[in-house]
Amino acid sequence: MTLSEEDYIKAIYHLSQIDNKSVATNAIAEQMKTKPSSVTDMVKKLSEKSLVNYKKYQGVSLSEKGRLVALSIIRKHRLWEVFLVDKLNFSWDEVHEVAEQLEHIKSDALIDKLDAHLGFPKVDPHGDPIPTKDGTFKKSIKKLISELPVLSEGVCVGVNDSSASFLKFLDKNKIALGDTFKILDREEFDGSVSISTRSGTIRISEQIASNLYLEISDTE
Amino acid sequence: MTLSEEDYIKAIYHLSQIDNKSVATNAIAEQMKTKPSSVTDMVKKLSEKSLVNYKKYQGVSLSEKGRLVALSIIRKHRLWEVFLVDKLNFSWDEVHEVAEQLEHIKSDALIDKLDAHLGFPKVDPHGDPIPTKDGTFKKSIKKLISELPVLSEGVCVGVNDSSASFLKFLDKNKIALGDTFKILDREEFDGSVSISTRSGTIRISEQIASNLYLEISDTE
DNA sequence: AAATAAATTTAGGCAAACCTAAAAAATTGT
DNA sequence: ACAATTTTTTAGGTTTGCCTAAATTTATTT
Ligand SMILES: [Mn+2]
Ligand SMILES: [Mn+2]
Ligand SMILES: [Mn+2]
Ligand SMILES: [Mn+2]
Repeated sequence: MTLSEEDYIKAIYHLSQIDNKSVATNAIAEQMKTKPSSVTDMVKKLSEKSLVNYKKYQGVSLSEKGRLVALSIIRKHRLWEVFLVDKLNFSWDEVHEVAEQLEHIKSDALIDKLDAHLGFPKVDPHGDPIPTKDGTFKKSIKKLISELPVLSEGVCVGVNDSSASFLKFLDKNKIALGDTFKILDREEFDGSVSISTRSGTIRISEQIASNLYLEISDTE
Repeated sequence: MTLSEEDYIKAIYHLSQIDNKSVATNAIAEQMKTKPSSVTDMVKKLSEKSLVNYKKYQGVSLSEKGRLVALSIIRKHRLWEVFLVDKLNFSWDEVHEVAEQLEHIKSDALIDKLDAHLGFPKVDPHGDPIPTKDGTFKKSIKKLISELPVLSEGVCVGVNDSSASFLKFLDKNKIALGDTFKILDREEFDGSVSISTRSGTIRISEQIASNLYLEISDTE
């Protein structure tokens, strides 16, 4: 598989996670920063290789084979992110671009040994689960703060938007994965939310709330 | 720079180290496992970019700019080799292929942090020196065993041939970098050499002797 | 149910990196 | 010196991944 094919497979995987429908050509083009006509070319090729199911004008979805390829690339991407943060002291907002390259290195032995070296991590620096070698992985039961009712309590386990600017914002406001939050109150007017943390109570905008995942520890 | 351009630059660098003449098209083709006509294409492109000096039919040599590019790729290659052996427990005969890929990852921060993580190593697992960031590096005064006179003594610091089969041979015969050897005797007939090691005296063929470097500690 | 708009595909091209076959230049042998 | 051989370059193609412009299909309005 070429680097480009791998990135397309990964893009299709991520887009199909959003809702469970087949993925539109334009959506892939936007994600991959190419033109729709280029996407059509590539989708045809992936279809020939049985990595995707494709019917003209009907959008595209990953085949089982394609899904396993996607998970293996995501596994590599996330393991490298752990390496960059844990071993090389990168901050979590700096790792994406480099991991985007490292995920394409071809060597099964490499990724197994890297996994061992890192102590078989279960999640990456952004709280996203790392698929196992055989392509299984547990989606945690996590919810966006914006989708949780008032008085919910839970551990912050992930981000929706992992852009450097958002991650830097979190650092500046002392919000980190692993912190326990309680939703105290939600403002009708603008959807902003008041949450209590170890270090006090803060108010976050709807935009922030819709980009932070909590793993809810039963509120009872 | 593309991956392919980088590999060409590296090949030209290595070939020009052998003797100090300009490098022949056919030699590059052999090294790169392509056809001479492809080499001509690429050399023209590198020449446009002022990375090599090239005149038709006259062979090619690296410009100063090209030399620095070569050294930066070699630096990355060798640092990754150290990482693979020291941190991921690869054996020294397994690392070349993966390092061949890793050397092309683009990120200055990555290579600086990797260097620090490894403790700023001076040589790679095959005893080859690691160029510094600014492209200087010390060629050690090392000589092939086949070129040294009888009774020379020194530390084994490098290999000429780093193919997996040769490295495996060394492991099997308990020859490792850092070992101290003394050349006891050389057979006129076949060039084979008798050397004393910590673990006793062994006889090595001319072919082996011409692939092992010693750093000679003055014999006086 | 048209008409309009949006999404998607097709057609035709381009650059990178390779190829084969043929031509040209350099080297070697006599 | 000049014929034969070797090396190198040129000419013309291929594949991959991208592009623009035009055609086609599907979706949305009116
Ligand atoms: Mn990628
Ligand atoms: Mn991540
Ligand atoms: Mn390489
Ligand atoms: Mn090496």
